[in-house]
Amino acid sequence: MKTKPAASKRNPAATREKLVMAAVQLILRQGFVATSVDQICREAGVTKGGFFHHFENKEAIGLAAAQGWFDYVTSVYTQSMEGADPDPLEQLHAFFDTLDAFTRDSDRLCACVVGMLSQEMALVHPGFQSAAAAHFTAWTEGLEKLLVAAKEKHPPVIDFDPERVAWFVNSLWQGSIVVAKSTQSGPMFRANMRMAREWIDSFFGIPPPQQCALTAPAS
Amino acid sequence: MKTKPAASKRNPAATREKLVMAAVQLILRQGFVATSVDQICREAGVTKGGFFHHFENKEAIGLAAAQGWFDYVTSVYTQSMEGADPDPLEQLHAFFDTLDAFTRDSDRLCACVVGMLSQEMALVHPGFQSAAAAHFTAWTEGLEKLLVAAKEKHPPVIDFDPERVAWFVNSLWQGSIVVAKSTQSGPMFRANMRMAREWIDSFFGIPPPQQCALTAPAS
DNA sequence: GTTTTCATACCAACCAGTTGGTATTAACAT
DNA sequence: ATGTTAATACCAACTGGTTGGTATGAAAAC
Repeated sequence: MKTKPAASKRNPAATREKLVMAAVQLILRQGFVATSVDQICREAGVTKGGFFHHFENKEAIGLAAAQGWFDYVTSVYTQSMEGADPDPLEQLHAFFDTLDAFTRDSDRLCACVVGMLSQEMALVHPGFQSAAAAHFTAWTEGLEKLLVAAKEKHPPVIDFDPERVAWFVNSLWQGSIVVAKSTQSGPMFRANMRMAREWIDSFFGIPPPQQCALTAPAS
Repeated sequence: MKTKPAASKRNPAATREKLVMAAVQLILRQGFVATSVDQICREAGVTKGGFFHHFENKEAIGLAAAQGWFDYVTSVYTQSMEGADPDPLEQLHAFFDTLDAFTRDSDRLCACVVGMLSQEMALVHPGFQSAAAAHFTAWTEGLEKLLVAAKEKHPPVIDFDPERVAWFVNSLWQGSIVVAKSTQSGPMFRANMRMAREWIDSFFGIPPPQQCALTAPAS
């Protein structure tokens, strides 16, 4: 029991997290550049002095928001997979199912903090560029490991490079976000993911279901 | 000879275009929100008064930049295809080849004005949302027509919905931009496009080349 | 009593947009 | 050709408000 002063007047860790969570929400909605420090403070119920006590500058909370979002998304995926079948191919399917469910939840925006920061900042600011690259790489490595394990357990009928396919899937994911944002088409997002899933299945000789994503009506 | 005062002191059409081109370049590099009107004016060699004579507000030049970029990209693709083989499947290949060549040209950034505006503005500003959606839709319809024509000429061995595949390809394109921006990986971008190309080829029973994108070393 | 955590008040730089004006041009009359 | 007029194209200077960031101080925690 070393933690929790709980209901004390000050709680620096909680204040910091409130700021990060506010930043994440604002960045998801309107992007990083359009989000002002004042706005983050207002949303979090913290004054500017408090903000700059916890974060050296605006860049710092941007990076913290990216990290927070990465941790959140990663935990959602790992949770959805660790409960499921130990078969790596089934875990891969669980991953796609989670992505699918994500877009059906209207509370959660079809957006990604890491993608946003990559798009807005990568070409202008090396710190954001390498941070976004690191997050993308970590996500890709997670997918890659699943694909490697799936290859070991299920001999593929078509050979493929797991790393390359993992980058493909993550690129498709990010791009579907970008396109769905303006077309406001959740069904298109989900169809994209289902096509990718059935594409990967085909490597293992798994035939598409009768309701194939390539031809079936939208859902 | 109705046109061209040429070297006169005033040239409203040229001034407007200078502003749009400056906006496009700045948006590609640093995004729309981070680009100030002053910056656009400086880059174009036009004063603020001149700017607001041609554009009602900042939104107006954002939309004009999106339109200008759309026209530019579309013309690059149509040019690359109208010179090529009339076979729609070959034209589709020419499309992928153009995309590939695009990323090898270091002068041209790996970025898209429409994707940028969709990412930054779609959730906050209806005008940008519908403009980006219109451009994405137009690009997708172009691809869809090629796929429909290819299906008519070459009976596919796997049936597919051309519209859905077109959205898939364009989403992958946008996402590859987002990811490549931070990972700075042109080869990954090109591998993604080659995998999509061979995926589509497989619908028509065309086997992957010996240097298959799924396994071959990067280029 | 020192350090941490936060609040208040403030700053220079920059933001989109406006002002009031001038120079250029096209249309037309002479 | 030339003078007149009206509209267009452009400019320098400015406005109110916002930006990221700071200086100072006070209350809480150790």
